[in-house]
Order: sequence, then C-alpha cells, then structure tokens
Amino acid sequence: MARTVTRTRRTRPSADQTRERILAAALDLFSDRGFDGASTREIAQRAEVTQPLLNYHFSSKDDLWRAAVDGLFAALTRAMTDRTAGLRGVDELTAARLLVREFIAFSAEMPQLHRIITQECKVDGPRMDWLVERHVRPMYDGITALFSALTEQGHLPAIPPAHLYYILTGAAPTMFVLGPECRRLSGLDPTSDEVVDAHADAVCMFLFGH
Amino acid sequence: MARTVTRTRRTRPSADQTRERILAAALDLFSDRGFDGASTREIAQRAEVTQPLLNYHFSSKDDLWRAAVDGLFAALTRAMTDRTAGLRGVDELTAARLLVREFIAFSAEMPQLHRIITQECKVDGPRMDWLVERHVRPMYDGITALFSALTEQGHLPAIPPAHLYYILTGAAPTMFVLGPECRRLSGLDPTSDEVVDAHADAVCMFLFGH
DNA sequence: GTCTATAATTAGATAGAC
DNA sequence: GTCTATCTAATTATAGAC
Repeated sequence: MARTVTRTRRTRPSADQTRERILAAALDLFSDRGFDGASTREIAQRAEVTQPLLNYHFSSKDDLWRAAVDGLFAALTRAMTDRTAGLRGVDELTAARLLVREFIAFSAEMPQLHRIITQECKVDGPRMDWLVERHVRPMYDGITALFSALTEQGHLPAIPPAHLYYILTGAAPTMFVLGPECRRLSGLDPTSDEVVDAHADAVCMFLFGH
Repeated sequence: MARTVTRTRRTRPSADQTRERILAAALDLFSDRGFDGASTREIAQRAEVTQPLLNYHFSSKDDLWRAAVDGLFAALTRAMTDRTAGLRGVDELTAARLLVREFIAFSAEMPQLHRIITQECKVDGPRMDWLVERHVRPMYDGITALFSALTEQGHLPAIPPAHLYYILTGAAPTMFVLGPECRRLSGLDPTSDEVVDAHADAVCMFLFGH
C-alpha cells in the first residue's frame, strides 16, 4: 500500500515551498552580507514574498538565520557521508584524500559555509556559541581524529591536529571564498570544474606530497 | 641644525592625535563587523569623540574606511620590507621561509587584514575594486613571482602560482582569523607567541617539506 | 498564509554654536 | 576642532484586513 498522509496537516501545501525559497534567499544574503548587513526586506524580495511573511514563518531574524545555517550544515553532512558510504574497506589515506577532495568541491559550490563562520567569528556572540557547539565541533572532532591516525601511520608530518585543521580549512576554501578577488587577480574562474579540480590536486599535493 | 617646522600648520596639534584614534577605532570595528555592520556612532564612541567629528575629519564613512585600510596595508608593507631589508645576499629559499613566517606573525597580530578582504569580497562592490587594484595586486604579483622562481628551482611542488597563493593566504591566517572558534575548539590561545610559532613551523613544513 | 500599513528604533550626514 | 541638535532614510517587528 502506498503511504498515505493520514495526519491532518496544519499547514497549506504552498507554505513548504515558500519556506524553502525564504531559506535559500536567507542563506545567500546572510553569507554575502553577514547577519547585520542582510536586511529582511532584501531576503523577502529575493524570495519573492513580502517582508512580514518572514516573521510569520520564522519568528525573528535570528531564528531565520539559525534555520538557514542548519540547512547549510545538513547539506555538508549529506555530501560527506554520501562520499564516506562508498569507502568501506578502503585504506585511511585514500579515504582522507577523497574526503579532502569532497570538502573542496563542497566549498567551491557553497562558499557560504566558510563565509558564515568567518562572519560570526568576528562578531563572537551567542550565534557563534550556537554555531560551534551545534555544528563545527562534531566536524572538528572527526577531522582531527582522522588526521591523528594518518600522522601515526606516517602519512602526514608530525604537526599538532589543531594546526592541521586550520591549514586544511584555510587552504581548501579560500580560493572560492575570495572568488571575486581571485577572478580579478588571476583571471581564473573559481566556479569552473577545471579550477576546482586543479585546486583539489594542489591541496592534496601540498598535504600528502603527491 | 635640528629640523624646525617652519611651514605654518593648518591644523591644531590635537587634531592629529584625534585622527589616529578615529582610524584605530575604525579599523577594529570595520574588520569586526564589516562596512555596513560598523556604525559611525560606535566608532566615535570607541575613539572617545562625538559622531559628527568623523564627518569633519573624513568627509564620509566611505572615506574613513579607505583611510583605515590604507593604514593597515602600510603596516603590512612596512613589516615585510623591514624583514626583506636584512636579507641581502641570502638565497631565495631562505628569504621565502622568513617572509612566510613574517606574514604569519603579521596575520596573527592583525587578523583585520584577512577579515577586511573577506568582508569586501562578499559585497564585491566598488570598495573591492579599489582594494584589489590599490593594495592586493602588488602583493599578489610579488608573491607569485617569488613562488614561480622557487618552483623552477625545485624548492616548491609544481603547483600553479594562483593555487599556491590561495593555499598560502588560506593556510597562514585562518587560525587567527577564526581565533574565537579556535579557542573554543582546541583550547589553544591563537594570540600567544608559542601558538604563532608552532603555526609558522606547521605551514613551512607543508610548504617546503621541512 | 499572505498581504498593507505602520510603529519604534537606528543609521549617516548636516547646521550652526562655541 | 569639537560640540549639541536634528534631518532624512532605512531598519525589524507588529496590527489587522482578507
């Protein structure tokens, strides 16, 4: 039997679509302009709704920000676990290389990730607390555990994991985070597949020596 | 004969000091909150003057931003050329290692540099044009020229200069730019000399292999 | 659910006294 | 030079019609 929706839904069908449009617009503008710089009017305009509707679906600008960030990290987690799923039985070094490449591809497609973290680090307020404890720390713990294993196996130089973490999270996304600058300086298009692949090659060469 | 100021000065002595206080406050707040997020009222408050005085010394918020950024890059240029001055006759590899260490030390002391570039990249407007052409391109040209020479000599892996540039400008300052996050995640103090030195060691290890 | 209208706050800039 | 007072515009959030 096909699954039927028996529970009476409390929201109209149009609302889900509207929420998604608002969330997508919010992510773009929060990451481009920061929390304060992004106005709810402009988010509403990009989502093609009126501004008070944001307060209907998300009770405040702050709640909207949190919902948009949750969606961003959900996409990152999905990309990384999808990649990991195909890696049963593969040695840790190969797995690490593929995860680094996946992280770079994600950073190129969604530079919003690094941009929002950078933005909130500067403000260093309650949104930062929430962001670190809810989303960043699990990522940090997983990456440093993998790096420690690789260092023990001699595949990475003996560098404290925290430094390794910030070398990776700096070297991987900066070309895309500073995309407009990169375009002006080098003439390269940091959104093109060739440049993303070349950057993944470069970072792997840098990290693993080949 | 000691140099005497014979030219009649058009400004009162107090004004220079006031301008400097305003510039320092502006740099801090622009880099922490971005151009839009920083209010001239708050800059004035931190500089211990009233808000209309900013419009007296700098004709607009935009001009104040430019003056603050000029000061920041002047400090960077001074740090790097002071370092270079003592390097006559030293081979290019040693010079590059010392310059990388100097850049990391500067990034740790003045994370405002990378923060302001990141902020303006997101907005990608006329301030970005000004910033790239006036300040960033000379830096980029110098660094990529040095890297190309080192790659030809076999001291660096064969990575295109643009990618090397963004690996360096990502790996070097990110730990300090995301300082508040780093503190929470690792317990390290990214402003301490030990951590800055350890990070310079780590980056040089990856870049030069030792 | 989605709208129009608006309240309450805050922003950057200017006028003018001293 | 530096201040107080104020203008105009833009912000987030709320009230209430449909």
